[in-house]
Amino acid sequence: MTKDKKQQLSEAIQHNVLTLQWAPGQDLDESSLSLQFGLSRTPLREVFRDLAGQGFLSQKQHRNTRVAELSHQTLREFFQAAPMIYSAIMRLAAENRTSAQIQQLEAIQDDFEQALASADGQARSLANHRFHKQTALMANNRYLLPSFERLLIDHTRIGQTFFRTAGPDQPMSEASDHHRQMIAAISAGDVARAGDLAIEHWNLSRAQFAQFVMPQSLDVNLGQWIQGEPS
Amino acid sequence: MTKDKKQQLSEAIQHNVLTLQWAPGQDLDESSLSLQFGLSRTPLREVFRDLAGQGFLSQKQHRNTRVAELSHQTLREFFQAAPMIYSAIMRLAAENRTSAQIQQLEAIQDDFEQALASADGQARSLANHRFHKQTALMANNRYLLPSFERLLIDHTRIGQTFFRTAGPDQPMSEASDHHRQMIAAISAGDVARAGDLAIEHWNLSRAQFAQFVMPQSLDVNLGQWIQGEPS
DNA sequence: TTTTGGTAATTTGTATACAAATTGTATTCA
DNA sequence: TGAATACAATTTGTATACAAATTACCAAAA
Repeated sequence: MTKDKKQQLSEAIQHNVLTLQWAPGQDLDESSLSLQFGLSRTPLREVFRDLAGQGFLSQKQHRNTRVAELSHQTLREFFQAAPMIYSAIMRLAAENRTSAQIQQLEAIQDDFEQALASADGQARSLANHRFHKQTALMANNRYLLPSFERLLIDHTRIGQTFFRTAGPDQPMSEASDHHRQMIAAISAGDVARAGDLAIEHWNLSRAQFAQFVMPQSLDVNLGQWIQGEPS
Repeated sequence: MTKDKKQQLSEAIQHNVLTLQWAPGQDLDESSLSLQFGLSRTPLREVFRDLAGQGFLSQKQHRNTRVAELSHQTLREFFQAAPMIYSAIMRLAAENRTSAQIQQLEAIQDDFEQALASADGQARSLANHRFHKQTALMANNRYLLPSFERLLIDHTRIGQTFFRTAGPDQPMSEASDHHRQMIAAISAGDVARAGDLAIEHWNLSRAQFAQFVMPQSLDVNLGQWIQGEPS
């Protein structure tokens, strides 16, 4: 069970970042984590570097590793890139999907709907994360993947707030509808439709996301606001 | 001068990868490189990890680090992604550019034209690399950057062959014209024009690139072919 | 009270020794 | 001769000790 400690550590960090249990900008402590996971600092630092490269963490010379920041500026950049990249991923997914992958996606969607029924904001958000990650797998393009994954990290982190507060009614079923339509388009190999759905999704989401984000003034870390402890 | 050894090592590796002095798929030896650069294996492995994350190298568990592969399949994925990403970068560059950045870009373009005049294929290709890297800097979008950088690595590696063999006439001046037009569009803040130029560029380049790549059968490493030593 | 400077404590970065895994080689048996 | 296996050599991965840098703390002076 405790097979690969590095893998475990990496997944634990990813989980904590995505669920905002670790706030954006929060400092990480090498020695305490290495103790906690029964790893020496060397492999731990390798995991840090990997995750920094993927956009979960951020590092500077001679400074401690932190959870990647979320600022007003990053949100601006997010909406410049997200519709295009998500749309491209969906189009390629519709083009390259295999039947096994479609089955996987449907299973993930079942989980997502089950999570929506529950009141657990984290479970909802992570299920949504897995759904989109599966579409990226299906798109099967190594050049698009790194940008998509970075977007998805912040998509999930911002979405946390949304999935936590929203009730099981209006916007929830809307998200589920979108997913179902995406599956249909991908299954049918309808490339154009799949791409349009992603654009449509972000046009609808933009307002909701902005609602949670825009109140903040320029370039203040969102993390501090979300967890309510400014430095 | 010998300030940061890690930085030096990283740049040397990047240079060797981009210029094909290290062939795609080639094995790297930790101990010999650590000796060569006067670094112990620990920081050297950190550099490896960073560069693997950026797409220069590739790593697998318990196997030696290699130069990132270039296969027929990757080329397919390349052309699925490149026009869109380059176009987006150009549009954003036209939107966000500062006058200091434009001056920088013009200086880089001067270097590029000087390199074209010489017969040095590596210099030509690296100057071209720097030009596009500067446009990405001007675009100023952290989500798009990782995909763009991966594309640019392989763009430069494939382009090596092209810039090496081509004479100083037809296709060379064409590339230079493109750059000049891009600078003009960016300077003018003409977002649409800047985006179109990128698309246009790839429509023209596709044939040239394919010429150097397509002869190979499916999924054979290009590196071996380029340097003429199959394993 | 505030600021400045110096020293101690903590934290990050590197070197090296050791463990684990993979690869290469030789010997044996069919 | 060829395949299989055991053993040796090499290489990758981890732990730990040490060096370098940053941060925290406290005292002294303005």
